[in-house]
Amino acid sequence: VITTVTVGQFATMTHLSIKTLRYYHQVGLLEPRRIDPHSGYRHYSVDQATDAQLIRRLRDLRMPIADIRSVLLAQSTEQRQTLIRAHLDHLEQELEATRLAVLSLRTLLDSSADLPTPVTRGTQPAQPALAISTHIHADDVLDWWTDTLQHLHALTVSEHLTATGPIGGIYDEALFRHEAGSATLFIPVENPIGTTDAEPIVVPEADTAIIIHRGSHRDIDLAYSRLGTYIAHHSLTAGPTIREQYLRDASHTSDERQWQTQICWPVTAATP
Amino acid sequence: VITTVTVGQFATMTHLSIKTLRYYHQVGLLEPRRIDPHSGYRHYSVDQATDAQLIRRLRDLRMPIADIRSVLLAQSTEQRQTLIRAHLDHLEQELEATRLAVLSLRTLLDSSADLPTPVTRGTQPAQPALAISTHIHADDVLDWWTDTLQHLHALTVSEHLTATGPIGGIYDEALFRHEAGSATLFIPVENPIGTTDAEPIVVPEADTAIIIHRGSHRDIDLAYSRLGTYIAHHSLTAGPTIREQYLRDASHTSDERQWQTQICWPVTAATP
DNA sequence: TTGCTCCTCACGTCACGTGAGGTGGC
DNA sequence: TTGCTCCTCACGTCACGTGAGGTGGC
Repeated sequence: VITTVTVGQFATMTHLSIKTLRYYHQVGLLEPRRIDPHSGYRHYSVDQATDAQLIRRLRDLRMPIADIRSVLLAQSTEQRQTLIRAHLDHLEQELEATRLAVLSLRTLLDSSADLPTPVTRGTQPAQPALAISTHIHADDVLDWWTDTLQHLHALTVSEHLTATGPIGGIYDEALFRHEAGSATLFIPVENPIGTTDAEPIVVPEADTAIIIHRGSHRDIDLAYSRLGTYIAHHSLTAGPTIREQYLRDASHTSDERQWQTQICWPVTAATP
Repeated sequence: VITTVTVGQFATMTHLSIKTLRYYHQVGLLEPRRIDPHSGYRHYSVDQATDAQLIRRLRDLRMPIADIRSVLLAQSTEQRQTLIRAHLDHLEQELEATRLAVLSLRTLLDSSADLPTPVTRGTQPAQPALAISTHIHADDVLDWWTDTLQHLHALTVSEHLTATGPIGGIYDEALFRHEAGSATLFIPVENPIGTTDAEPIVVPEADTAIIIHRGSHRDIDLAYSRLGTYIAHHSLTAGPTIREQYLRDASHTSDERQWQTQICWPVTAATP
């Protein structure tokens, strides 16, 4: 015979509320051992307390229900450990993101004293280049950018490329407006030859408004705002893709504050 | 004349999506400077980019919309700084809670090798005591407990009380079942005299099942589970309030692993 | 028998994202 | 005129909490 207890008793034992236990039953995370077919009463086996204890701790660590389900269903201790470790790594990344967000807030609050960066105008000539493109969600763009930039720098060395300028990027406005869109990173070269992951393109000529952003890419909205303000003040019409050029990046220095990014927003004079 | 831009342009400038901007308008966090009465089109002043920048950074730090509204409406820089600092403190506390949750998970995963703590039976005699009571939410109980326990220890000294036993607690089962209920902490003394915040009570006699929990209060569900299991195995009926006695607590050692808490769950033999 | 426990809906929360279906502006 | 931008609903998400209204069990 299995020893079972009522929801109330099980709630007191596990410090999970009755409402929470009902929810875990509903989503199939922790199902009572037996349900009285007449009254609908839930009966939990006392052995289920160990599952409840693990669930409570993983929820305290904000692990999603679906992931906890995987942990409970894990076949081996190693598999279980792997899933848990993956979540702990995820927490570390969250923590690092928070640390950087605090820095970004500080930067903003301190920047009021800074001289505003000037905006200029210029025509970017057409450029042949070797490019890596993707359709991506805005949340993932920073990670993709970091990885791909490094990859392109490595490619320059391994393929003996002679770059005719700094590595650049092309971003669809939809990326900012709708949180998803296409992104491209490219090395300008004389005669691009496609590789497994990079393809030859020609970056078209464009008349642009230009600004240089100094610092982390997390703060790049500051420069975008200034550029947009310039464009609005001069009654220009902004184009649907934006270019960036990485004048100083991770390949030059690990101190993000010294990074320099040139942002070029294509514009056309508005019809009067 | 104010220079305004469309939502799309403003989204690209601030890196906030159009959907997000519409939501911020709806909840009154960031209202467009002008709305075309005919088309309903939103027009943002370029100056509003600074508010958008602050909002984006505070949201990255998970500050609730309502709190961000307060920051934006702050009258002075000092007031604004105070609100922001309060949130950063809150983040620190969250971080500490996460750190402790990781420890608690480790404790659980390592505890499988431990000898299970034995459960005993005993009658607790009636005790006069000086008590502090409150109706509280389960989420706040750990903080309240820490503060009040310290307060009672201080009271013992300042009022020259001769305690007839360790400080104890009485908890309504509703606290665990429904996430809210009454909690009491008490010092057993011969002739309790009420103070501003403490009142005399008599802890009633009770027949109880008893376990000693060693370690942090975060892990006390482990002991509760064992007690509940014992009660179920012996077909006992559990009472609606649970007592705890703090045999070793923060006043003895700051190393939580050395804390000892005796948990007494009132029981009556079930009618056959 | 009383009152306590337990049950099932339905709805609310928070900060948006996802369509559907339709209109304005160049 | 076309197609692109913008609009407003209505609904979904996630992990529960909050009642309302009703029944089972000792």
